[in-house]
Amino acid sequence: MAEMRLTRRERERLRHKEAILEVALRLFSRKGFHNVSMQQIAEASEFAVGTLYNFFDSKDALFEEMAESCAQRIIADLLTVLDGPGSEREHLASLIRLQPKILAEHAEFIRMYVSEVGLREARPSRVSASDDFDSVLNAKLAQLVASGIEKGMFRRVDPLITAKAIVSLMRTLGFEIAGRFDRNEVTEMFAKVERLFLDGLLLPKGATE
Amino acid sequence: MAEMRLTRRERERLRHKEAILEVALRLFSRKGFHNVSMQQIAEASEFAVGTLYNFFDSKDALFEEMAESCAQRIIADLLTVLDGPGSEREHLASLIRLQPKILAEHAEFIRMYVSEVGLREARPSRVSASDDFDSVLNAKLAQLVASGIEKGMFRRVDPLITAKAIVSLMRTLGFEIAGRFDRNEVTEMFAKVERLFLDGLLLPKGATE
DNA sequence: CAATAATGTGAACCTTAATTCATAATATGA
DNA sequence: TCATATTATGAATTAAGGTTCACATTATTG
Repeated sequence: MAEMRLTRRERERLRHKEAILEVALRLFSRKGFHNVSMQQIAEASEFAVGTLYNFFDSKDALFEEMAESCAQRIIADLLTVLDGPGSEREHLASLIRLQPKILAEHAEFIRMYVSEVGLREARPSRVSASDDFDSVLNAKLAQLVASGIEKGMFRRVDPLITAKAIVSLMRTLGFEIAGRFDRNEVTEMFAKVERLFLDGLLLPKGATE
Repeated sequence: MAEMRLTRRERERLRHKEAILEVALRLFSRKGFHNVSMQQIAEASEFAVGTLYNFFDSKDALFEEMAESCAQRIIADLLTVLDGPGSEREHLASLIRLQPKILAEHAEFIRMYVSEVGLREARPSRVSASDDFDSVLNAKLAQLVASGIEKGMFRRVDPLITAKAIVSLMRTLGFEIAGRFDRNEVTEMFAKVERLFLDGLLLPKGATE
């Protein structure tokens, strides 16, 4: 689609841009959009402030592009699992088991995304792409649950609500965990989530009070 | 504990302060902490900027106090239900059914709280009181679930994870709903949540694939 | 009502941070 | 190597908004 051979210069430029995005991600994640200055990004990435504006029109644009690229990577991960082979139940289980990996790789972004891109009015920019994130995932998951219900595999719950329950829990946990990186602990935690959602909360009929 | 009779002046002053907090809540909710200026709060509350500083040491302090007072009101609502009479199952159901009321009354605060008080480093203030919010609720709920399990009423899931699942879902839904105030729609939605959590997701053993 | 105290006011001050731009450094290629 | 194009630089500019304070207004009291 694009030119095949990039000139040395173009490749360098791309590397620089990605280095800046990397740094920006780290800083925004830790401090939030408003608490990171262009100065700080410049220092941390070892470029001058002016150079940043050589790559991005504004601080907003920089943020936007960073969020976009991160969201794409995460969505790709999720879809790989959801579109793979297996029953609805297996898909659901795989999705939950995928969380530790996603958190390990994208924890910083997820934290920032949740706290920064919370719905607000008066913010025409910075909403565009990265809010496909949830809608894509929710839609896929709801589809999955609906399909499982049709096949008599799941109870007749509301698919969309169920999807949201799962997504929101994963997000909340990710939020809390992000930072302390004990992979085992994380895995353990999501095993419990799996048990919760797949086995259900109440005892089967007959044992109730 | 405090003086019983407040003088006319003191009462006026209190009313003014509360009026300011009210306005601040509305603005912060809509735009977020950083996107609301003291000027704007002053205009909207029909006081002068200087007057605000007569009531609050700083913008941070103003925010803090507002969050505190809101959180207290919500927690009170929740505890009323959780500490009332009834079985674990009934408590859980009541809690979920309470959500539409809470959303109707506190939607603005909840929105703002979620998007603004997301965990960030480098923010020594503005965390103190309003994050009891979750821990109080989570603890109570986990206790409830644990107790239900002990009595053989619930499956042996992890109480804390379950509590977090419920809290995070309620919050997510609240987040989405806040704004469009169709009480019926909201009630309907939480009925589905109740079904999801109380009836479980999977069919009882035997019907699985 | 005059004196005093409590409140309210908003222009001015000051810090912070986004953005610009004239200039320097570096790469390209003839 | 020299002329030209590209990229990097960071001091200077500008805007925004938090905070202060000398003064005005209103209430209380003797």
